Amino acid sequence: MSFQSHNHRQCIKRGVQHATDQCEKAGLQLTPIRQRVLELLLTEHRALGAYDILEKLSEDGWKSQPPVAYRALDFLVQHGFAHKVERLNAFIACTTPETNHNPAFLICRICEAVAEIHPQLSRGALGRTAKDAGFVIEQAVVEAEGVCPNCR
Amino acid sequence: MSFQSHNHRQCIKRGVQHATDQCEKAGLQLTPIRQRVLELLLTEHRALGAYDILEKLSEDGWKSQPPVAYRALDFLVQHGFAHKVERLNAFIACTTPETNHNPAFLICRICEAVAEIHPQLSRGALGRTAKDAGFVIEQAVVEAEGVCPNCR
DNA sequence: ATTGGAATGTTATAATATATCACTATGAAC
DNA sequence: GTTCATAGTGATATATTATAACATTCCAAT
Repeated sequence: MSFQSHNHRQCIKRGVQHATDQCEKAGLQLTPIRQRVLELLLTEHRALGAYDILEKLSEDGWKSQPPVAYRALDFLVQHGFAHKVERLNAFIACTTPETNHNPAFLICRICEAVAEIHPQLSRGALGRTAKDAGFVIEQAVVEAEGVCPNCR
Repeated sequence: MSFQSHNHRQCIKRGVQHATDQCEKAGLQLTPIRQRVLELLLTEHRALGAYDILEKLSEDGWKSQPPVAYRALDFLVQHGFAHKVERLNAFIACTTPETNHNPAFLICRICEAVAEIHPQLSRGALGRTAKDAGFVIEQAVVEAEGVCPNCR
């Protein structure tokens, strides 16, 4: 859980390693830009906007235009290495890439930290209501905003 | 449930009536623009972007600029007469204004219909996970995308 | 060597959202 | 009745987020 103090260097390392392995296995290209964007996302448990990413890329010497950031982010999201937080129009590295994915997010409105969690929603009230309505859920955005334990 | 066939005229009437009453009671001003925007939202069980609203307003003869739409929408959202669908960056009229509010949405990716539902999330897996983490949820965005019964 | 695909570079622009200041009307306080 | 404060609206400008479209590069397969 990203709210708790933890060895953060490990998060970054694990994230990159997992993406590297996954891409290797699936024949995907974790190109320098894609890897760099993933690293940038992994450096904080906070959601970054595409333009934040762009700015950081340009600090690295990449003088990139918006599509570059969006393409890299799309790639990462598409393959589960990152997620989009709709509430913030921003992106965050996946912190549980091993887990089967129906991520939900806890967003602290004070420190902006974001934690990825995995409640079993489909079995709960939402899934039941949808089923009763004859609605087939393909994807669910679940984002709770509030105050994290550290900011209380 | 907005997916089912129903007397839709009733939806509009009820929505406007409820807002009128509520505003009366609470000393809020349901001004012509605010009421018109609410009506526009109520005419479809679909989310409309602020600029869709603007366009429709201008068809009515209001030659309005973006802030006009956003202000009206903010008012409606703030007082629970409408909701923002984050996934779509768009707005939808509240269809259950009487109910206590923790709305969730079912969004059909085919016909774009949106249904507002009220699962008891806080009691479910999400609430439990948050509580265990020491996170206090103030507001939750829950938006499921999939296929509605009519489009299957 | 040529072709075809995937990634990136580049320019332009679309779509969504807000800051700011000016103006108007209304009603409360004096 | 005038003054004042407030809420709403009008209007201009600009910020923020996102994508379309086309050119270029690189590499692998034929």
